[in-house]
Amino acid sequence: MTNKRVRVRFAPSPTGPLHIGGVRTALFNYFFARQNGGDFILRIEDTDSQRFVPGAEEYINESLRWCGIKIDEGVAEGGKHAPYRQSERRAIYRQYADQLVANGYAYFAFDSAESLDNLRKEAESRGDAFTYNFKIRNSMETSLVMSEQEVQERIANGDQWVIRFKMPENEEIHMTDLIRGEVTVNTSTLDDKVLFKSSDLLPTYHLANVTDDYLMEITHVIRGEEWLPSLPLHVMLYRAFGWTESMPQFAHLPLLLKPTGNGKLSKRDGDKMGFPVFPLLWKSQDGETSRGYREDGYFPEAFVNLLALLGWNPGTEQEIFSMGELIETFSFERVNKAGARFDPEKAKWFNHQYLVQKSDDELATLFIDFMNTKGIEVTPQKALKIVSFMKVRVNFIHEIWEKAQFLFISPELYDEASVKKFWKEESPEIMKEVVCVLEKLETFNSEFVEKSLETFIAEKGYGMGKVMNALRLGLLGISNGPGVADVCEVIGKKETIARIEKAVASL
RNA sequence: GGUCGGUUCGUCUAACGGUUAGGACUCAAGAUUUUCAUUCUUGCAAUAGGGGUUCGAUUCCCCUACCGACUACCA
Repeated sequence: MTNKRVRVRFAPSPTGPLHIGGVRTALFNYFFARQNGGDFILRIEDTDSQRFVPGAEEYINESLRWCGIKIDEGVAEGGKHAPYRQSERRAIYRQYADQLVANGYAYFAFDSAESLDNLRKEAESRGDAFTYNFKIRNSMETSLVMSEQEVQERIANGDQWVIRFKMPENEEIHMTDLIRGEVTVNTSTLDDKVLFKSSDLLPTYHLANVTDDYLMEITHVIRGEEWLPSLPLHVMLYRAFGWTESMPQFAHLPLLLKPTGNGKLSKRDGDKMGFPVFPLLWKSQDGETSRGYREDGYFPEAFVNLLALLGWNPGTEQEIFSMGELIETFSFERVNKAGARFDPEKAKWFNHQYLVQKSDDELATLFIDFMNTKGIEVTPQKALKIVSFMKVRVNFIHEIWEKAQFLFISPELYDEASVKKFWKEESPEIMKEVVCVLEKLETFNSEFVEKSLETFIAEKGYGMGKVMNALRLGLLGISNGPGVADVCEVIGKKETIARIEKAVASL
């Protein structure tokens, strides 16, 4: 191993909202960087001028911030290798592309998009795949078969050109992946990839990626498995540039798969199956919105935790990890090779774990904030009481409201099945007695209410269920929910009695 | 089609030649409980198939099947 300072980069393209697979890649990069006291760099790969989406870069930044990822170098943070946006580095790439041509590792190609398209279709109709490689490159319109003068003339004429990598024939490339081990590919199966295009004077991903990783002194490239097929090209580029000594180590992460069915997790799955695939809410320009984990009520710690355990595990039975613990425990050896199906149910469970762990004070504050967005005022004491008995039965703060609306709204209707089951002939009389008992209480909290009701039931010889179930029905209109005494405390003495009387009158 | 990668309960995964194949999510049952929930207990449920190697394969090798990625002047 080298003793170089560890430097990793997360390099998304701003073509839309970052999806959770991307967030996980960023996370793994971050764990590794922090574990080794290294740097985490955010580089924006916007070399595709066609697919640029306004707002996407801000979205990426905001997402990483929400997750608790601190960027050491990036567009906003700056750094010694600025700029960190590839579109602002175009001057750099051209010289490296030219260097490759000068050294015979690449060449100019003037083929038109149409002619390539035709060749592709032709090959297809024969049942073949069209590969731009050693077999055909000499029959194409390239600098390989033209004089230097002709090449310069065509360029000067404004002919469109690209620079292609001259992939050698029949060479075994041996590569090491931190997760997959040794991978070998024969160069004859590869093609002459475009490295630079005259249309926008920008490099393609491969050239930009390799030169920037080199210039930014990246030591570890941690990215999604979809990049594994282009690893040989990247290795060849490092060789062609003479940078093998400083070539980074590679780790290709397994993909995130759909919860059910085939294929990798995609944008559409979220809406279709009712869970977010993006960290934050996203509004596209045509007005479509995609939900986000943040807006759905996930805690960032829970979100980070659940993503970390997709494709990685500590080898112990621990499942709940703080960011600090993840940084400490993460290792490539324990990253899985196979893709991981995303399970929305388990995601909720993670959030529940964090919710239950939080103090009632913290939850009360969050609940008050949430209720304020609904335009409902809740006192701190009331909020504290509510979260204390509701937290074990919900996964999200907003669920407390959804499941406990009756604490704020007096029931208008009484659930029919419950009435049939619990509201007996003698119930009205018993309820009137309960009102008498409760009216005498000076301190109206759940403890006293419970105690006095128990005493009352014992003295009268009524069954616990008989009284309590009818009482709950009267108070809430339904037969399930939190403890009767808790409900009484939250809605208060006056409201409790009013609700009982209303039930007696209307049932 | 080609290249590369992968394959343990429905899902996330543990077991890096010897275990009754373990845990978690989900689901089901029971106990506790004034309901619901919590909690506790229990249960359901897996090594893709076939060949090797070996005293012994989830684990190593090969083949098949299946899954995935890539196969753009996109990343």
